[in-house]
Amino acid sequence: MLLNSGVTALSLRAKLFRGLADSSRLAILDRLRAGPRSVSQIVELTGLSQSNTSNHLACLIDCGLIAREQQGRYVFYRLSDEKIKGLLETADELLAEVARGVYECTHYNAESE
Amino acid sequence: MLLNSGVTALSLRAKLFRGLADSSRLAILDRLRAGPRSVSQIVELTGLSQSNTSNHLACLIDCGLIAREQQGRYVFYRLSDEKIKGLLETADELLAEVARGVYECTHYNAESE
DNA sequence: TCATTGCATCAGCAATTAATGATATGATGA
DNA sequence: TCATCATATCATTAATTGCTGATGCAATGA
Repeated sequence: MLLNSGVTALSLRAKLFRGLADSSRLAILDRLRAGPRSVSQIVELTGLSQSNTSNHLACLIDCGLIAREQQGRYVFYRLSDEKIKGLLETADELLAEVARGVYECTHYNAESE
Repeated sequence: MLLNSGVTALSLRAKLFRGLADSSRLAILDRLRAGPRSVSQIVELTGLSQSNTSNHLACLIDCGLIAREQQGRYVFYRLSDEKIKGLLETADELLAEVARGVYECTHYNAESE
């Protein structure tokens, strides 16, 4: 952890990115790009379990990435801000550019080794 | 973890964001925005320990966010792509917009210093 | 009122991660 | 060659995280 100034701003940014640093949550966000979805819809679309989905949704709420709206006994989630799409798009562009380096980098083995 | 298709692309994105999901690494990246820096410079600028800095640099290399270049007995690191600045800027804009909600959300307690 | 549905939360675990101190490697100059 | 400096890596520990199954709770409709 850091001892210098600016810790708070960095923690905020880290918190934001932590919400994006999981493939399950990215899958959820990806579904929400098309519009609000209920929990059960997200469960069906992603294949995640119900409790796992709820946990990830709570995490995304916590990170400020999504918003919650109850309608009857359904709860609909949506992206909290349009800029999130831009963030994901920028990330994809970045990945496209570093892809060559990624393939050549021996350090970069997605999971194993 | 997910069972559906598109897992690989999501994992890549998650890996990228995981590199950004830590305040120490964000501090390092922030310093590198001004240009290449050696490890010892980064150590001094951030206040992180030497071994901790090296570990985070290895992580950032692994995520494809920075590049390495040895000069004599110094090793200089730099942002691997200009788009990383854009990603950080987009994140800050996003944080500025959700800041109000963040302040009001009791779930959102940033980690202590 | 009761059963059901949709969602949230809890406890527990396995796995991952950040940090530290110690040590190793590798380049440089005396 | 030897000593030193810059960086990388190792072993360990503590903390965090993702997942599961079970349970709780609120909204709905019979």
